[in-house]
Amino acid sequence: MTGTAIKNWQSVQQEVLNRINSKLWKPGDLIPNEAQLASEFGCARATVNRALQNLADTGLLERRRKAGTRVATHPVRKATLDIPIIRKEITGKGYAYRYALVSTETVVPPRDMAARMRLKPDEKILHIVGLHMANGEPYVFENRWINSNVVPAVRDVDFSKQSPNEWLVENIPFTSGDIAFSALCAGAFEAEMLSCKTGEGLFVIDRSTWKAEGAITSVRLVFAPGYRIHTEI
Amino acid sequence: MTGTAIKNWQSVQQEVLNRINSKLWKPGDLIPNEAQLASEFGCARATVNRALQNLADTGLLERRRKAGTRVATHPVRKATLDIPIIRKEITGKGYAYRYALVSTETVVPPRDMAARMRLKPDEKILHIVGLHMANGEPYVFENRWINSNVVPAVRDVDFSKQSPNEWLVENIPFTSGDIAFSALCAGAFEAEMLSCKTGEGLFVIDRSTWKAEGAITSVRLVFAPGYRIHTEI
DNA sequence: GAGTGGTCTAGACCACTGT
DNA sequence: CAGTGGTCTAGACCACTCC
Repeated sequence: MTGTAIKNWQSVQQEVLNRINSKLWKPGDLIPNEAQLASEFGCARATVNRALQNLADTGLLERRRKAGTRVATHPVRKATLDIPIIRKEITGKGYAYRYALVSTETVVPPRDMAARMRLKPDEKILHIVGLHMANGEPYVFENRWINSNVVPAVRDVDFSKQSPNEWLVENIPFTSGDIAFSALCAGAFEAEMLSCKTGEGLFVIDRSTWKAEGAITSVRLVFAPGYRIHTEI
Repeated sequence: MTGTAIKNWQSVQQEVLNRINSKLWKPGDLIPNEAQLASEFGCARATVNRALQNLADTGLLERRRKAGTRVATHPVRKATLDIPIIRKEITGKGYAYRYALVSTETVVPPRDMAARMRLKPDEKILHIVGLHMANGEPYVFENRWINSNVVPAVRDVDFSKQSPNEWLVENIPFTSGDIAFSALCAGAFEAEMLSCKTGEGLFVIDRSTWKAEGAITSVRLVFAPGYRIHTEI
């Protein structure tokens, strides 16, 4: 009755999904162990492992050694967002990209930012404000702090030619970090920068990235009204 | 000089990361193939494969058969968001959870919603409006449409006792869908529902889920001011 | 202690794709 | 066509954790 043979990890995954959807395996149920499923499906245990691990990654199964594999009772769905560099995002939509540097200075940041980046007292770092534009319209406003003591090379960069977003991505390869998404209501400042009305709802991304030596950069991106970030699950 | 032995896929991944960070392998570079790395590291090719595949999943490497593996020039960073059910999110923060049903009715939805859910003309579906509260304060406002023709069981549920969010998660197990994040400025309606001022920036999640037979549900969640969604990368 | 998932190995074949 | 990643296999050992 199964119709298609079960030979690869994708079909194992599909069969497991079917059993969950048909409520043969209900939320909270313990499912057979890998060895049993492997012999049932006629494949190697590693193949079953690959499939179940993938489902556990998406939050649909919960696995623990010795305890076995259960169907998640309250699935925490995991959505994966793509965060491209801004120029790519804009040109990818078919718009002309332009970056406008608003200001750049080396100063002592506000106390909350200094704390978040764990700076020494009165430590001066680079502050860069700029605007990314799509077809000449403001697209996102970038307010960035870069720890020029951790990344000295940044002092020699001409940010009127290349956005800090892009320079960092290309020159400070891999870093851990965190991202937060939130919303903001346009005040006079945001309205002027983004050429919109005050009182518009604006989408905001705050991001910080880190190296062993300390915080590299912390940035707030404020998007023009109507911006959406979208993904499939 | 490597200090630690390279025996498992995590250490292979770490070594690859080190080589990228130290610019031994620069963005755009072709790196040695799996067989070469395996013999260099003294492990099996499958182990190298696991490590490189993981890095490709996070967007740091680009892999193509025959073409080989390259360090991504413009890494599209992938952030994974956890989307818990709302009750869990609230109780997980240590707040008391309460759900208040505002209204429920079976009606013909507005045209844009009917189109998004691909309904037949004049098809009536279930519309449920409710409010999730944390410690008695409005937390998120839920405006949901459920295709009661695809999910007939929903007609017998008492949504004053259980939120549709939770009922769907537990009873309509796995579905594909899409999710979008955006921002909204509180108007009079949102301000009243969420007990906030008009003109506050509100975080919005729109989600639709699908089954083979058609759209199951489409929901807009409007969060109280100050809501952030956070993840590490 | 024992059962389960997590991982490694060595070898094999397949699928895709650049040349 | 040939080189590369993608995957499967059978077997093995290990790590964790429930009882």
